[in-house]
Amino acid sequence: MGAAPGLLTLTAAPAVGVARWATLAGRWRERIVAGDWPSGAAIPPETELAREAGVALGTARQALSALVSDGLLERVHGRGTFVTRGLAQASMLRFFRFGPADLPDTPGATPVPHSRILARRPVRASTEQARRLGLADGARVLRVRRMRLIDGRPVLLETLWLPLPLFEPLAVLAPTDWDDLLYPMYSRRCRVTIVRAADELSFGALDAAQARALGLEAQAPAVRVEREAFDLAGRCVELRTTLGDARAFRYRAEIR
Amino acid sequence: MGAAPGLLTLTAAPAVGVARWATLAGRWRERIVAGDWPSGAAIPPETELAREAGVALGTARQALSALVSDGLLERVHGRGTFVTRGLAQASMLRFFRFGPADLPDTPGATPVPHSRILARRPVRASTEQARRLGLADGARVLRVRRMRLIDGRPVLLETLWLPLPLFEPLAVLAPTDWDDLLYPMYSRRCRVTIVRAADELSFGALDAAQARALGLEAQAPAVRVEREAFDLAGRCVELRTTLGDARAFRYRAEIR
DNA sequence: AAGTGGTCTAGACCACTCT
DNA sequence: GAGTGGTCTAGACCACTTG
Repeated sequence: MGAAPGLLTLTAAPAVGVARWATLAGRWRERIVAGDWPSGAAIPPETELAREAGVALGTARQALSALVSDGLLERVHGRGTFVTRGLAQASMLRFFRFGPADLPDTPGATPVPHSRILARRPVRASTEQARRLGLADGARVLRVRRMRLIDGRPVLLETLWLPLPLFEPLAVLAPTDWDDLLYPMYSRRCRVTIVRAADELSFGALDAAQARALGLEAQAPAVRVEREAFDLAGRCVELRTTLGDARAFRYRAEIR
Repeated sequence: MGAAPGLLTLTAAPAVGVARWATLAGRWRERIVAGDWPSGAAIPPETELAREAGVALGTARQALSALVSDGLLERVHGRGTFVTRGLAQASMLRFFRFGPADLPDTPGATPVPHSRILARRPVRASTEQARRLGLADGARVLRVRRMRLIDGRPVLLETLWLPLPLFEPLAVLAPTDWDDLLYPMYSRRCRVTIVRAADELSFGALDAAQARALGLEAQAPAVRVEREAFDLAGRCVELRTTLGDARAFRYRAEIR
């Protein structure tokens, strides 16, 4: 049923009820996920893609647009279409304003805080963590604790959980060799591209040790950020919990 | 220079350096803002718009798409294209989870909290407020204080400032006649459509009176939400400050 | 000048909604 | 079945970037 309508089914998709551009987008998404089109590189020009796929230019463009709005591709007028290098500035400083009472949002002006790795070792994922990472119960993950500092002053405490076959290179990396920005480091050392993240914010209080580490009084009010970060394939590949002084918390949310 | 290239300049736009679809989008935006195409109503079909404007169908569709992503229009396959009725669910409950330890996000399931107007009277806008509302210094605004309750329990305290010629109908409305949802009420009583809002979140502590009103201990930790809301024309027409128990605070932010 | 993405045309046909 | 938006075609030309 739904047999080949013509001579060749090599080019366009036979899928029923699915727009041709959606089928194309899916096919090209696979090539990106597989690394066939590597991160940061240009993909073939629109005209060539359209010709290869046997569709009109407009149809190919619609497929590309879908991948752009999914954050997998970036178009640059006159230069080409590129596979995303992933998030660079998903900084937790989106949620906090440290330093001398900042002026209104000036991203880019804010310096990247220094990172100090406190501990990192393989552990068993909890049931909940395994579920969120899409792993088997009790799977091995790398647990990382780090502190983030601005001008030498501790401002954030973080704990991360990273699936372990995937992030093996980091399990053996000396704490002093870790970069301040993790996502570009994931990309370089583990071939993991972070495309999307979801942050869940809540309020709590610091315990004695946490407060001491951040130079605050015990029971100081704190904001907790629980992050899930996703790769090109849409898999959750990082869990992270960040703690910071609630009095430095400031965040702008747009509706619509 | 750059004079009319043909016989008639009645239809397409002569603007240089601006895409034709952008010009059309601007023209149609004006009709929406002016109320020429009223809120909630269907606009003429694409084919008619394209014919009127003297452009190809694809060009008209691109202009409409721009207005859709700006939140001014909504398309419904098979039915038509409609001017937005504005935000209905910009509820502050996006930021708080009250009641019996809610399950993961189930919007729509959360009930609309009841609204009790505590006070409303015309005042002079502060310099800062006037600036943000785009008004002259010391302009008249309606200041409204209200409490929001869930199952009769006070959970949020709000203060609003509304520009006064515009919101005059509310200045004389009996406190008991106010609706629980403000934005549909703005639309009905003042012909103001709220399309977009920006919320600035920060952390603080409740003073004695505020804590008493919310049934919390003095100095209880609080989250403060400072909102600016915008109408179809992109003008800021509402300032609002909301206070709630920080321990009920929970918010999910997506990156990219 | 060559190569890329962006805009635009003038059609055709399909999918959905309502009466 | 009539009317709407959604998809698709096969071209053309424009705007931007780079050698």
